[in-house]
Amino acid sequence: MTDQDRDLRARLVAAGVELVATGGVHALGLREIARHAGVSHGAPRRYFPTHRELLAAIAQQGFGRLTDALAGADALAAGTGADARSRLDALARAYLGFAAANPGMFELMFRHDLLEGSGAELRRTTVPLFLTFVGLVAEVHPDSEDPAAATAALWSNLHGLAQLRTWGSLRLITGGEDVEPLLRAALDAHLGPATR
Amino acid sequence: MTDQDRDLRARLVAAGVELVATGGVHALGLREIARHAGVSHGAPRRYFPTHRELLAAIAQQGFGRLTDALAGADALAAGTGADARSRLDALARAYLGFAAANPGMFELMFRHDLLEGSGAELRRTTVPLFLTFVGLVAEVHPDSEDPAAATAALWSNLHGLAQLRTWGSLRLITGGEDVEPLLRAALDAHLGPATR
DNA sequence: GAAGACGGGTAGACACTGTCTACGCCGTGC
DNA sequence: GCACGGCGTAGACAGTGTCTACCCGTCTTC
Repeated sequence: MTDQDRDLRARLVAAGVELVATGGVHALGLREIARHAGVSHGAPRRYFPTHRELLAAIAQQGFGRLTDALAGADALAAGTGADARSRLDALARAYLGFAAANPGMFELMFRHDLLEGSGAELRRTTVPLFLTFVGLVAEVHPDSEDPAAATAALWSNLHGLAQLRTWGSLRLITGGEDVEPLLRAALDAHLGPATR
Repeated sequence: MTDQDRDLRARLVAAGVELVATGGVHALGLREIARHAGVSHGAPRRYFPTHRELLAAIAQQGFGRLTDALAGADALAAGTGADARSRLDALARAYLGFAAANPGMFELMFRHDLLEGSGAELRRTTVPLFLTFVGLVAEVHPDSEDPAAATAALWSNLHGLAQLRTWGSLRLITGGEDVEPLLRAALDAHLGPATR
């Protein structure tokens, strides 16, 4: 099935995914997406009444891929009989890996000013994954009185690290390019030193 | 000295600061800033060759205010004889407080796509403050082998919390609006439980 | 089988943006 | 007294997102 066969809605989203991967958020103009999909600038309006709704559909694709990547990484770790701490390790690395591999898409996913409804609907799809996160954290901290808060704190740390790297603030502060030491520090802080 | 007296450069920056406070980043169009400063749309070009440079000057104001707020909070805490842990507590709260009180400015400051030179020059001004951060963290963790990494990890956590709140993801995940439990969790994780 | 309705894409207009360029004005220095 | 230079104005230009009129192929219905 070629691009020409699929309905325009899917083609537009696919064009957006491709454009954001190569040119970043800046390349996601409505007319540019339409051009890349081979239609006139008015065509998208049939499927996406506004530019923001088209961008939200593109970001939705990103959220899907992110949850897939995380679920895959966790399944892999769980398959080898890893404990909760190690599975969280794998999840964290998968999260940062996704952000590093798809910087444009990652930015779009969290640019609430570009997404219809601030993207709240989209982020809702990640809730189930977050809950498995909470379960793992509760396993690491059996006596925690609020594992959800602890998990949210850890997640926000991962997110901050992802941003820190994309800004190139790492070189500024630590002198190096690598997030690895920061990631280890964050995981150790939130989950205790790795068992090894 | 009224707005009319000051030179246009300062007036434009002041107009931008005001606009971003009331209307967010979206209100920072070049022509809108010029209108707000009472000049034609071509006037800013004399002082800022490009829109991004004007935005960078506005963001610079924001970085100045942030460092002032942080330095003030730290001086206050240090003045009462607080220990390093408590001073970091105050700094963290001041950071989140600034982000909450100036959401538009905070967003602008870290929107590298809007700032000339990605804003690297601007963030460089926060380095001294970061170093005092490092000193305090080293005081809390005397046996840490890389206090800079630990500090960067903590800072990225604070930044992630600030974003988490502005997106309204808190309600989605923890059910509440308050960052306080997440902040406590983050500080406890990175610095150990509060001494009290 | 002919005709009407309609979904879906085209194309132009509109107001707006940031940038570029030509022009005019006003104060200063020779 | 006058040329000059800094500074702001105003219009043009290409580009944007949105809106609207149109058009054309397909499908339904008599």
